[in-house]
Amino acid sequence: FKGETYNHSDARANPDPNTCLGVFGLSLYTTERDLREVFSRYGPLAGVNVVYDQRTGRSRGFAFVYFERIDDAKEAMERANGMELDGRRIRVDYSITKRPHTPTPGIYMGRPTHSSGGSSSSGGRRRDSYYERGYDRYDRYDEYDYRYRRSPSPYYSRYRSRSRSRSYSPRRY
DNA sequence: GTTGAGCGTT
Repeated sequence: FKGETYNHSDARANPDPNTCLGVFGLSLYTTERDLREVFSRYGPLAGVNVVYDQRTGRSRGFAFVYFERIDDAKEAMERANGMELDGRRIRVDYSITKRPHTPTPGIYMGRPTHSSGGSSSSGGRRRDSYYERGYDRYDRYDEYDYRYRRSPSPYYSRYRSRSRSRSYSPRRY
């Protein structure tokens, strides 16, 4: 028996085993290739993604590593968690999100209405292509995305008042 | 060379 308190309501605390690992606490100078070198020791990788800040273009200090097999991901998670990389203790966990937000198709994805009325049955098959692309696969992760995306980025707040910039500019010649 | 605790864009 363990005295641990398991909070099953917090998906961040208990991510389910997955081939996608989240790596956090990275040095800003750790690159995807560094991660590839480290994590490929535990098995073949399907991909590595360092998350970069869209404005500055620099690393946000975390990344996602994709394994091809769950067993390898499991081993990597256990062994690489807490390891020192580029001077930082990194934290490795199963990712709770899988991919960057999948764009919703923006079209009606319901069942092709079996309305047999028309004599001319125009393409009800078009929908299949979306499933082939796997858009439906990440549906259950959307709730996380929406929660994190709720707050509009505070970085644009400086555009709110244009007049404020006047107080700067000492204007030396 | 900004010090975390953070789950994602092309």
